[in-house]
Parts: sequence; C-alpha cells; structure tokens
Amino acid sequence: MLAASGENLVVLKPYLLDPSLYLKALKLCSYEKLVLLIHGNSVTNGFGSNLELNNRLMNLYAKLGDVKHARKLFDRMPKRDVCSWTIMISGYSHSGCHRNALLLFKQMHREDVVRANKCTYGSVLKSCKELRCLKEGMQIHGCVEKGKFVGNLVVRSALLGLYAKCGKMDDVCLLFDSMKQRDLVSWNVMIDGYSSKSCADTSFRLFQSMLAEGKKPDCYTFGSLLRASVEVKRLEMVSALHGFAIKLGFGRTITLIRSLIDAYVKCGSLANARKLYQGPMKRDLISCTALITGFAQQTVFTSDAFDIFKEMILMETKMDEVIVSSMLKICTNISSLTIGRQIHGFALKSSQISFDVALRNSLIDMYAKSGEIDNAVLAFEEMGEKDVRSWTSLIAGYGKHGDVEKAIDLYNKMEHEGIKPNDITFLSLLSACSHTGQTEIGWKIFNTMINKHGIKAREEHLSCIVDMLSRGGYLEEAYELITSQMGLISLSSSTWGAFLDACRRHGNVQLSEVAAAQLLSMEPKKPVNYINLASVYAATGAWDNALKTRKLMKESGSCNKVPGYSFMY
DNA sequence: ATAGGGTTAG
Repeated sequence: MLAASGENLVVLKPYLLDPSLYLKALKLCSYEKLVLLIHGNSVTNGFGSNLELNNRLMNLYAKLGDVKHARKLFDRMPKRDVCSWTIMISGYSHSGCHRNALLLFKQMHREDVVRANKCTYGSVLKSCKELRCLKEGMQIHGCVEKGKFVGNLVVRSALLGLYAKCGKMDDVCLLFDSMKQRDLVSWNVMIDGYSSKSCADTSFRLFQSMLAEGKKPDCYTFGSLLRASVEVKRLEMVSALHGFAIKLGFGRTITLIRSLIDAYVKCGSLANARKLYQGPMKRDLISCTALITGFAQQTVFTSDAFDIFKEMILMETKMDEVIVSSMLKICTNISSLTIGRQIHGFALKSSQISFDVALRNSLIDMYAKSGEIDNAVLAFEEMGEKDVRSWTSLIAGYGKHGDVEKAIDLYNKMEHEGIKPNDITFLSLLSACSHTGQTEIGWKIFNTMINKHGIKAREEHLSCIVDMLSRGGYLEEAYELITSQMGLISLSSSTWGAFLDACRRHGNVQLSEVAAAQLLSMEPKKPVNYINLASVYAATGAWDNALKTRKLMKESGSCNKVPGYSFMY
C-alpha cells in the first residue's frame, strides 16, 4: 500500500494511476522531495487537471514556503475554484508576501468568476493589516458587509485586527460592540489593541469584562496584559497575572515565561525575573537576553550579567547577535575594553552570530567610547550598510577624543551620503564643541539642527549649549536662549549652577542674581542656594537684601546643617 | 473536503 515513506513511494511509482491514491499520498507526506515527486508523477500520468489534486499540491508548496512554485501551478491550472484562489492568497499571506496577496485578491474580485468566502476574507484582511492598508481594508470591509460572512467570527476578528493596527480604536469599538458573539481571539485583539496603544487601563477593564463573560484567557491574553503592565510599571499586576497564569496551567509555557521575565525586569523586580530564569525551564536565549539587558541597566548588577553569559557559553546555549550586542553595551557602560574585546573575539569565532547593523554599531560604540578610535573606525569601515547610529557613534567617538574637526568632517560626509542626522548626532557634535571651547562652531551647529533639520532641542541640547555659551563669556546670549525656551524646556539645576558660576566669573552681577534666584526657587531646601543669592546681593552692595536672604534661610528651617568647609582654603 | 482571525527581545 501507499501508507509509507517517500522511499516506498518511489518503488510504488508505476502503480500510481488513480488520483485518489495521489491524494492519499499527499495527506501523508510533508517532505519537499515527495511533493515534487508526486507532482511530476501526477502530471505524467495525466492527472494534471484534477482540481482537488492541484489544490492540495498548491497548498503543500505554499505551506513549505515555496510560493513561487505554488503560483506556477496556480497559473497553469485549467480550472480554479474559490479554494484555489484562497490557498494562493493565504499562501502569500503566510509567507509575508502581503502585497501579492492583496493583488491576487483584487484580481479575483475583478475577474468575478468565484466569490470570496470567509477564508478568503480572513487571509486578505490579515495581509491588509500587515501592510497597514486601511483604504483597501475598508473597501474589503464594504464587500464583507454586503455578503453573508458578516457574522463570521474569523472575518470579524480579522477586521478588528486591521482597524486596531491602523490605530482606529473607535471603529474597533463599534465593530466589537456590534458582535453578537465573541470568542477568545476577538477579546485578545481588543486587549492587545489597547495595550499597544498605551491604554493599559482599558486593557485591564476589557480583561475584567472578558472574565465576567466566562472566557478563559490564554498565553496571548497574558502576553498583551503583561505589556500593558510594563507600560504603567505595575509590578503588582505582573505578579497577579503570573499567579493567574500558573493557575490556568501556563506555568511552563516558554513564550509566557519570556514575557514574564521581560515584564519583571522592566518593572524593576530583577529578583523575580531571576527566579523564573532559574526555574525548571531550559535555558532560553530570549529570556537570557531580557535578563541581561535588565541587569545591564543597573550598574550594580553587571557582574550578574557576565555570569549569565559565561554560563551560556559553558552550557553551549544557542547565541545570536542580539545578546552579543547587549553584552557589548554593558562593556561600553562600564568602560571595560578588555572584556569587550573578548566578546568581540567570541562573536568572530562563533558561527551562530551574524554581524548585523546593530551588532556592528555596538562595536563602534564600544571602541569609540573606550578611546580605541582606530578600532572604531575599522569597525565602521567594514560595514556595508550604515545607519544613523553607525555615523553618530563614530562622530561621538571623535568628539570624545577632542577631535572636533574630524567629527564635523564625518558629519558632512554623512549628510552627503544622504543619511539624516538625529538629535543624538547633534548632541555629540555640540558636546564636542562645548568641551573644546569652539563656541562659534557649536552655535552654528545648534542653529543648523533647529533650522535646517527641524529637530527640536531637548533639555540635554539646551544644557550643553548654555554651558558652552556661558563658558565662552556669551552670557547675554545664553540667557536669551534660556528665556526663549521657557515653558518648552526646563533646565536642570546643575545647568543653572554652571550658568551662575560663569556669570560670577565674568562679573555679570545682574544675571548672577537671576541665576541665583532661579536656583533658590528650584531647590529651596538647599542651604547653598541661599548663600549664593546672599553673596550676589552682597557683591552688589545690596546689604538689605543679603540680610533678608539669610533670614529667609533661617526661617525655612532647612539649614540646620553644620557649615561646610574645605581643605582647599 | 483542500483554505481562515490574535505574539516577542535589541
């Protein structure tokens, strides 16, 4: 009989003369070779026009990811039914060829030989969703409304998903409320839609209603809710969801454990994250990466991150470029060139790691920040495709080296190659100018950023430029800049402090007073601010004000401190 | 009697 492996089938080849036998064989097989064999055979035996056989074959090609072959067969089929079209459309959709899925659907609609059914709509709407094609999606929605599949749950969920991904939550709500029945997937689409729109509370509320309706959540539900919890940093919610998930029997589901580790890390509970990681589950690359990046963000725990990585090497866990890039970032943060080099070496030796843009950027950054500018340049030049980060890392590296000229050269080259600089590129350039006292150039760059590139200054930019201007003696200009940004950007007290120092150094009494008063209003509990203001008044001869300020300090009661002293006097 | 909807780390 036919119920066996591919080898047996080869032996039986001459006896395959009945299309039903081919169909039986196709049901049993999933090997690529076998498909080709059966296909070739059915054609030579004269069954090339059997509709059902062709549909099944096409489906197999598509499921194996060979959409090209499936399409070839589709094009050659003498007769096609809805299934043929749907199989081909869903084949495209499954393999990520969403444009083709949509095109084929349009063609089917145009030819008007067969009518789309629930499966066709499900597939094509999914592709619309992936492409964020709201316009086409709405047209298809129109067809659905006119047809007999409006009430179908799958079609409805696909529509919900489409509108949710396109950010049309109002339409999603309308659609959802009009549904007579809802299943787990429809609830999941709703909950996920709101958690990805950063409406965590709505997600939680929906979850409550879902439970009230007697629906049991699954791993997708938990995944979305965990993301919502992370959004609002609610650790107690993560723990509650964790408990609930265990109760429902998802305690050992790897995707859920990954999400939980990620959520615990991001909500600041490294202890719980670690507990999960040390649980009975096999060491998992994704969980390790989540844990390591969590540890990396808290400098205290960097050694734990290295321990995990070492353990992974010892246990020969699967590795990838993401985790290596994270490890390099840790080395950059703690400026450990020695370990950074070792990790670079490890990546070179390992065959599992492909040097993608992100990894190469981490390398540039690591070498640039630890002063090995030559190695940073090497890593940069080795890159085929470079992005803003690649350029910015090297620009920052030169800046840190005090080589403003090279930094600016590189910036010009970057612009010339059509790469758009971002706020961090400019911050790197500005801080380079500030550190080397190149005030005029820095000022020019700052204006280029705002006027030519339309990038809004953030607090960091303003601090940097104020610092630069005031150190260069351009106090009025610095103050003018500060006032022009009032209400938009508020400066940190340390920048005001630097501004005050510069005003005093340059003997600008008027602005000293402004700065001192500003500092006092920002931090009324700090004694030094009263003293600063008083000494400014004293310097102007405004002794009344100076005395008043000292009195104010006593009254504020915040200064029951022993006066500071210094060994430097 | 072959097709369909909801995920993830830098």
